[in-house]
Amino acid sequence: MSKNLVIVESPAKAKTIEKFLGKEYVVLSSFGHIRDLSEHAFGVDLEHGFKPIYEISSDKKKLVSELKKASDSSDMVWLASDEDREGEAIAWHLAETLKLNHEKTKRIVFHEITKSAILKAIEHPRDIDLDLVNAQQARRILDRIVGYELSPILWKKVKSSLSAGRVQSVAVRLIVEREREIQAFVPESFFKVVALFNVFDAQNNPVELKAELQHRFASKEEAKAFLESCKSTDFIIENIVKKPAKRSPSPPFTTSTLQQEAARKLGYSVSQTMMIAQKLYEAGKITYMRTDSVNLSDFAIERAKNEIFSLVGERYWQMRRFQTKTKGAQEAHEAIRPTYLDQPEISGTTQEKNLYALIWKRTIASQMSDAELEKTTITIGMSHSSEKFLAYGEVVKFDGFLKVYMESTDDEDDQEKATLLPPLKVKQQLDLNQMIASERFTQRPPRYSEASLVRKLEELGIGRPSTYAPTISTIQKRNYVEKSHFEGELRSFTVFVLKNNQLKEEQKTERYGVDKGKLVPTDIGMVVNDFLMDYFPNILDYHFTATVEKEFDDIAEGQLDWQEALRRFYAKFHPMVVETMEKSERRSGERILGVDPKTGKQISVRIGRFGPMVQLGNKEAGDELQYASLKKGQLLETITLEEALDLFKLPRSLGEWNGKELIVAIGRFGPYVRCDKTFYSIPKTEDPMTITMERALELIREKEEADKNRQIKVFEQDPDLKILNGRFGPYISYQKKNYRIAKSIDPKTLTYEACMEIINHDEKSVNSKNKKKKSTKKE
DNA sequence: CAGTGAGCGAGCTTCCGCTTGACTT
Repeated sequence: MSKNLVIVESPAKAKTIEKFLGKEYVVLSSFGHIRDLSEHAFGVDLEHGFKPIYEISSDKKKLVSELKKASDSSDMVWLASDEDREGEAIAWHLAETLKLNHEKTKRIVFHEITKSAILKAIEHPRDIDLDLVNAQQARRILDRIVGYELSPILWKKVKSSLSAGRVQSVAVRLIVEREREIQAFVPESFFKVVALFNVFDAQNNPVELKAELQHRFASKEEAKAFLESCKSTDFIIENIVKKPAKRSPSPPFTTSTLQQEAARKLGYSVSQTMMIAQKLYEAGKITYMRTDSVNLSDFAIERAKNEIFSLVGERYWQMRRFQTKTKGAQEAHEAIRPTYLDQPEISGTTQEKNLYALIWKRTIASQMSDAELEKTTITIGMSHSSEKFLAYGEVVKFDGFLKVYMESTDDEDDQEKATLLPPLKVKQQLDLNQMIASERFTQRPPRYSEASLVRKLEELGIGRPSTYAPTISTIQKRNYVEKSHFEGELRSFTVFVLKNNQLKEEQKTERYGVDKGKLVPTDIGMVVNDFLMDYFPNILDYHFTATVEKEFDDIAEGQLDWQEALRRFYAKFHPMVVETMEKSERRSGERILGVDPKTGKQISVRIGRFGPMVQLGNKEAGDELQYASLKKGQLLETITLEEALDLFKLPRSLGEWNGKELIVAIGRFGPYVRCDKTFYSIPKTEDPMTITMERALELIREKEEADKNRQIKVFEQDPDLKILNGRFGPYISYQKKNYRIAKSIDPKTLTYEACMEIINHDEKSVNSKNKKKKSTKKE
């Protein structure tokens, strides 16, 4: 058919390139890897030099036959996958699978998708780099060995269907260890003193000058004594120091930094960011979104310059080339940037617009000049004491890149923003408005968010841009970690206020420890982590990936034989697998908490068949056993005897009502009141332990009222059939199943017969869907 | 939708990195 076939990894890229090349070229995409180790077998022949057993994945069969057809009918095949380890392997797999003969196969690489770069690449073809391919095979096989030998140990020793791997197990470890740091953390209180002075701004309007005492007091008494001593003191400005400072823009986005900034500035989850970026990439609006490079092409740098010149002027422009410092970076692509830098905005959904604007700003800012600041520190002394108050100010002398973009930080601390200071002079006496000493507490370490976990993994060189989002979802799917919901707790703190020479003491309360959506380990996550740490500390070592990456680099350089590298690893690793399988005990996270004072029976907690539970009684002692599930938020590791005993107080009876018993308990969906077979939820804010009969009846009435309002129509013919109002609008409920009503139909007009028709019609299509669902739901 | 906490025990589960689909609520 055509003379030349070019194969790239991504279809969006194929489309663009095809435009640059003439009619002589057909450009197709491999959609990433076309084959892999067989999924259901071990996939590595351990007896024969770790020979990999490759299979074309089932969803790639059709594609491969199409590529085969195209390559057979071409005079020349150009393998143009990415220039990194994985890209080289993709090229090699293509050559092998399509049985390309050497004479009509060329390997090319280009770093930017421009006509000139591609034409230049075609002029400089090379052969497939087998050393680099072998480095990839070693990486792939090592990951398979680790994952497929460790996971079965967990099935046997902890629970079926669990998983372990070089990347996911370290991600879980980070979260488990952080949580334990948090549990061990004891906040210390101290007193921070702030003085507010009455001064005048440049326009002679009265304003406040805020200054903080350098010294912090450890005790209430000291703080109080200090304020007391300030009653009749004079405040004088002793010193004003101005220092120039500058701030430089951050490099353009990589996958990791984009995920972090989109989370901080736009509140997107890691996977959301990637989905939106994918859309932008496919629409040709941005460059490739899975990259670890901060490099911009010459083309982009030039366009950024033009854009900055025309938008804000030459003074704001400064060319910068950034160096990638990330461990193990492969830099097959550019940084993430807009394809066309002269478009600050695009059309699309709000999310797409926002993410694009973020990328545009970050890219442009990275080619802009430093911001020049002037930082001022004012030292305020007192007539009776050598303690000093300090006030900070900051003035932007030249905004530079700040005109366009300011990076956010993860600091949740409400750090005082330095601002513009009023005109002040040395030796000026200050008029104190009030002085406040408030009790503060040291902060526990923060829990990881999705984005901060990605940052940490990247810092450790663990995982790749294409795997950050999937890793986060894997460890949640395995139920090793989950998103937190901590309402926090109230604590009281002391505040002293000195005003008009009067010292007042107040008690205030604040909520602390609120955490929503942060990653926290589950019991199973902790048990699995501890097991792996006990038996495979080297795999869970934070430096394990970095160490093996060094070996992969040596293989890629031709300095090390890939089979030799695997042999060395396996010789150490496999015996540990065998020994652990034979000798280690089953793990359930069991802890014996003590004895129930009422019955004298032992109380213990562990992971049971249906999750974390508490057990009353000892099987060995022949006790009759009683069980209860742990509540959400309770951990095996931290639950106390008292809390465990409380769990046996449910279900409890509230007494009889209308001849039926009212039972309070906690189910899968939280606390409820049950009357006969009907359930009524108890709101989160109320305590099922103390709820009264009166309140329970109120809840029942409310629920019944709400149910009545939900009913749009009921039918005399059949009490099972109802038209109800739900979250997604009106629907038909019939024999505990729900059916959709087309939007064009007014639900009130539906007759009994019309409803049954909808149900029967739906039933047919649902049947075929369910079959599909079952097959995909295996994950 | 909301009990459960296996002395019968099949057959299955699982990794990391490349890439996009085709699904429903």
